[in-house]
Amino acid sequence: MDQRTPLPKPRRSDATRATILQAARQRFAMDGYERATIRAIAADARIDPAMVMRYFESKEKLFSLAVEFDLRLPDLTAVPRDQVGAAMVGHFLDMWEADDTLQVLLRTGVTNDAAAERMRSIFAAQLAPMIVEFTGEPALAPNRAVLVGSQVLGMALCRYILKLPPAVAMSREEIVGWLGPTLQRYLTEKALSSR
Amino acid sequence: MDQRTPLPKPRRSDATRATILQAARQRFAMDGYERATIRAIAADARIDPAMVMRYFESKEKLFSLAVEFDLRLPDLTAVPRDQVGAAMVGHFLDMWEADDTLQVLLRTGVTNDAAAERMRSIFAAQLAPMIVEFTGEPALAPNRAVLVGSQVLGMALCRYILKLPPAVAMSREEIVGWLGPTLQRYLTEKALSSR
DNA sequence: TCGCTTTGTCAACACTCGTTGGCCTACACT
DNA sequence: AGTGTAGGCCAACGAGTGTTGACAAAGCGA
Repeated sequence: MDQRTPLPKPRRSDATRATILQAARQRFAMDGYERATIRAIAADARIDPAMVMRYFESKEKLFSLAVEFDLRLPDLTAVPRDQVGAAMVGHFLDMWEADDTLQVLLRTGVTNDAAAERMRSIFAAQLAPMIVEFTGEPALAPNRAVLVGSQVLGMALCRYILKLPPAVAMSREEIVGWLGPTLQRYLTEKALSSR
Repeated sequence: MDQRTPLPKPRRSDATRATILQAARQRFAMDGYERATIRAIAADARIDPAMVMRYFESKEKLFSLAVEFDLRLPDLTAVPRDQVGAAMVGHFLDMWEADDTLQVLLRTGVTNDAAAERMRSIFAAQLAPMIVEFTGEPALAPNRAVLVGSQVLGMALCRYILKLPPAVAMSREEIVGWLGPTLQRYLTEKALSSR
């Protein structure tokens, strides 16, 4: 009989694997790619640095797993058309505060090319298609996606990364109140007000 | 009489000092703080790494000099009141493309605390006061500054750092056309449209 | 000319990094 | 009992880092 073990992967403890991945995400989120050392991640996970290498072959592989992300965008066709801007702001605020994967992406994306590529693919594969579905016009969707993303990323940068005091102090309602109309315009305005 | 020479002799060291500083700015702008090594900077300046230490005592001191920056904000009271938004967008685009100091700040500010503090001080000491002068109301100025900054930084992040293809492809006129009204509202709208 | 400061080079130190291989322990199965 | 194996720890390697001190030219005032 073919006792040949077809087992694709050596069985390893899923629990510690998850622990390491979580610790890695936190470190990457706080320190960025270079300063988040394998040793620090291992210490957080209360484990030997060599274990990190056993579970994930290299720091780079570990990083690419830690940075997997799904925006879980809402279905804009289901919200009143004059509230899509506010809905988007609210959704992104939730995303930023629920998880630290977005912090990882932003902290590392500015210096690490793999993370930057990941962000590019998120824009192209998640945000833009959703806008196509909402507006029905594929041509301008990439531009609208970038506009929306720029405002959302910029505010997240100021509030969660740079921690500019006024940005931190603003309430959720204030942010939605200010940014909502902006996104509303980026999402719905027909074309450039060429003036 | 004052035989004391008031003019310091132009030493040759001033030239190399400037060369080093320029090379440092470029490296910091491209690679961020950690990956921009003293050795790489010295190689760019065609000089020995030890020289960098002699001229600037440490990497940290060199960095804090490389990151000095003046936004050179325009006098908004001199432009037509319905064009302040577009004027600001144009000015920031000029700033981003003329120099790479802003790239240094953004690339390093997300992981290096000194750079983040510098950005905070730029907001508080340059942007906010200028908005106070424009609007005449000191209370909301910090909020307006953060809103303007978030949109401008976000677009710069997408265009110059992450290099999202649609953001790179957009023309200057398109960016001004889309972001101008946004900044216009952030700068002039009386208060939150509480709805 | 001699001396002294400046400008630069070279080699090395002490340290941290990612990564590797060897060894130990626990335990399931026969 | 013995054996195999997976999970984990330890010490070390090689490379790269910021930083330092000794030493060689080069300029310049006397």
